[in-house]
Amino acid sequence: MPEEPSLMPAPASPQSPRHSLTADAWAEAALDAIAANGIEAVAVEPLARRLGVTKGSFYWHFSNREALLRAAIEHWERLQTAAIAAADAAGGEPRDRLLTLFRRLANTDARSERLLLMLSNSDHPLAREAERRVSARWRTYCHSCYRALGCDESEAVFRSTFAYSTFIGTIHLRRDEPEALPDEQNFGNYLRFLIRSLVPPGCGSEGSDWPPGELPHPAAISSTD
Amino acid sequence: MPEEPSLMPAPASPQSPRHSLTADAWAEAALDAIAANGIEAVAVEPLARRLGVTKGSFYWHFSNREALLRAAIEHWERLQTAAIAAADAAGGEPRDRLLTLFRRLANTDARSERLLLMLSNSDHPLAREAERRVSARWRTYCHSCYRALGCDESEAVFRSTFAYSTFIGTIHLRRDEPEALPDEQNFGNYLRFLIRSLVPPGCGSEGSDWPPGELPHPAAISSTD
DNA sequence: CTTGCACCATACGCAAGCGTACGGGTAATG
DNA sequence: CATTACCCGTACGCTTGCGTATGGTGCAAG
Repeated sequence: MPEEPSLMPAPASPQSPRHSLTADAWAEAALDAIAANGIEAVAVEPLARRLGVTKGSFYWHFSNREALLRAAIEHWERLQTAAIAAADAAGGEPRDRLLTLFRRLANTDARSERLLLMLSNSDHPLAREAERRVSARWRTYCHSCYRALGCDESEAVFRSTFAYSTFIGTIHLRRDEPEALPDEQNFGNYLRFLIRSLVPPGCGSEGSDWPPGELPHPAAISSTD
Repeated sequence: MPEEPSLMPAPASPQSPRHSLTADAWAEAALDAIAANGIEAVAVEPLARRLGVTKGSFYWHFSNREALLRAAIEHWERLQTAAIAAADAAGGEPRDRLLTLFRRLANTDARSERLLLMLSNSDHPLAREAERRVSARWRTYCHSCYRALGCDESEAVFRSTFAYSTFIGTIHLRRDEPEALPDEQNFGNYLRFLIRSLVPPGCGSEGSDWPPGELPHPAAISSTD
């Protein structure tokens, strides 16, 4: 009963579409179910029906439902950690680095946003711990940006908490009340307004005509999920 | 089978602690369960065990589980609507009226915040509709405040959306990562920082030494829940 | 060809929870 | 005292989902 064969030699070529379901396929399906209907929607028999197999397949790849949840949550955390590391390694101006967080609002797919909300709203210990770690990494990221902008310690704490709260609330609104947010034509203006409010000129800046009218290069965060 | 005897003559005096459970007691217990473990925790038999009775009691007061959920959600929406109406009727300066929203962050009990998050994170149609109405009322409240401060239409939309997103994200953080928020001694400073950021002096204000060092009268919103 | 393994189907027991049928008890009322 | 309405307990069937036991099939190696 291989619990986590994610580093197996990958049996030659599973070119045949039938048979040979992998554990990662189950984890992906579990993440889809979480994004769609929450963490308690990860049920073995419905997932098996959705994958066109039966429970016999599942209990070959995983010891029980908890193992599937663990694999899916760890997979999600790896993706999020990679996204933060990519944003951190991208370097650039502190203002541009802060833009990276909020450009996720315009570029991240709905599944990733729903996953973040569903996992944080779960009472599962592993999900909560993973979400807390990811959240802490994002807030540390913001904190270092504000420190690099010249904020003192307490102001950096305030501003990073403020920025992350706005981020969470915005994806919350985007999921539950999308009509409350500006539409696609005005969302860029709204993002610029957010940045102007969250990174005011008084915080280590020089001019007040910031940010520029054009948002910088909306690529380089394609690996958010 | 009285579905909603909330306006009954209240059988004389149910002074005896035993027997005579009312439908409102079931609805209150349902709200407790929602605040604790989400909307799917509203299960008939566990709730009956918690109330010291059996299912026979429940199915006398309610036709089914759905009716209990409906009663609980409608009860919650009435409470929230009353809170908004109270804040709206309190009048005062537009800045003070905006403060009313964010003073909820410091004064609202944890159950109300958890209820808002649990209901919004539910996939139940009635819960989502109720949460959307309550959210729309709060955002309209913010919108009118910003208009009264002199903002034009688009800026008022941006600022009210921004303010409500921050509100949602903050109670989200307060529930899942309370250690990320300033502690009780510094939370007042954090609230003042939020207000200073959400209502900048450039938006129909006169001076820049606002808000004052003391938050105004933290009463008058005792009926939030 | 047959042996073994990887992968899956089938069938079963078990628990939780919804809804129903029905019976019993208590208190007010005439 | 008898009746009635109100309130609740008990017992049952049904469904869903978890976990297990066991048998079956295809493929690759020997």
